[in-house]
Amino acid sequence: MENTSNQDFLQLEKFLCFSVYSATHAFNRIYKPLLDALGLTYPQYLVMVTLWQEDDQSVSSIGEKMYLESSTLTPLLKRLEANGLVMRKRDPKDERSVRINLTDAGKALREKAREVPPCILEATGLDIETAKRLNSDLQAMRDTLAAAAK
Amino acid sequence: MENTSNQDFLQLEKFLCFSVYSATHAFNRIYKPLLDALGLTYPQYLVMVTLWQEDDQSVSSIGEKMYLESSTLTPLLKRLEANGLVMRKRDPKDERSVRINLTDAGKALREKAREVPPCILEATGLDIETAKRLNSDLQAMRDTLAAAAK
DNA sequence: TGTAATTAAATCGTGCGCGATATAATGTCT
DNA sequence: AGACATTATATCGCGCACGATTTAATTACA
Repeated sequence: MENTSNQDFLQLEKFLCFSVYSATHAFNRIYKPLLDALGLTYPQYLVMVTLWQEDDQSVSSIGEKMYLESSTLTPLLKRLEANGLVMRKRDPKDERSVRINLTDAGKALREKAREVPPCILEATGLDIETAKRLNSDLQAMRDTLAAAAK
Repeated sequence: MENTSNQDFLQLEKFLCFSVYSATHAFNRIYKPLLDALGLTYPQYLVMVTLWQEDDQSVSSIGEKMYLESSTLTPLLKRLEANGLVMRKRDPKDERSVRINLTDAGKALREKAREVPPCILEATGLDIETAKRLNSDLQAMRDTLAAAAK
């Protein structure tokens, strides 16, 4: 019982941040084999999802939706371009901005990706209602944290 | 309404995995300034928490608790060693194994770290009950995912 | 006992993810 | 118009995180 003074806070399992952190990795491992078949990494897949939802976005628009910096997105988008899934082109209206557009291959990949979400939901073992509740609780917390970070 | 056929699945905000992914980053950003003061990164902090809870662990023991591979932990632990917080020593009973022990500085850091968890809880905007429920829901999901990944 | 299988870390290459900084284009203000 | 600030990407260095492989020690077992 040398750690009596720790019991109040020093337990990894009691850290909400750790549950989120380890759940992220668990998701990653589940996605890996499914996304390997599509030739995508997990963050690349999320970028593709935002583009399937709305094509022809700027780098910063994608960054806002995904909470990522250009220092993360620029190299990632160049890899997607190298793999023939997107095109990067300076906006003629504002040459500072880069527009990201899906190629035909990028659009086509969407059909293959349709099978992914149901597989994932099944792997979580959650019913749809619980998944929705967990999702909105996490979104609320994330937004509160983001606001606290200013 | 060109995307009618997508509405069923192609919305990033509806992806539970994305909420978890973005919440991880939000936590990271909140922790950053607090951990900078301790000279730790976020994963390093989590490793220190496991060591404060139980000293003298093997690399693989830490790996099991954190769901990390030796390829991640070995360099991380070497950085902690370089910063004078832990010692790495081959186990004389089994020379394959490396035992990780806290230095005096590593033990001392625990007192400074005591202020961190309350700051984080406050930043989440959650009351303790909600935080506990969210925590156990996430743990359950993570464990189900981990089992599905075999 | 000696060979094969297993185990524990370490190493390597790739891809995030970020803060700090750089570069170039646009906007502002006088 | 000219100087200055702002904005959008890009670049760089560092630290994860992982899969695949390697090395060394231990165990199994023929």
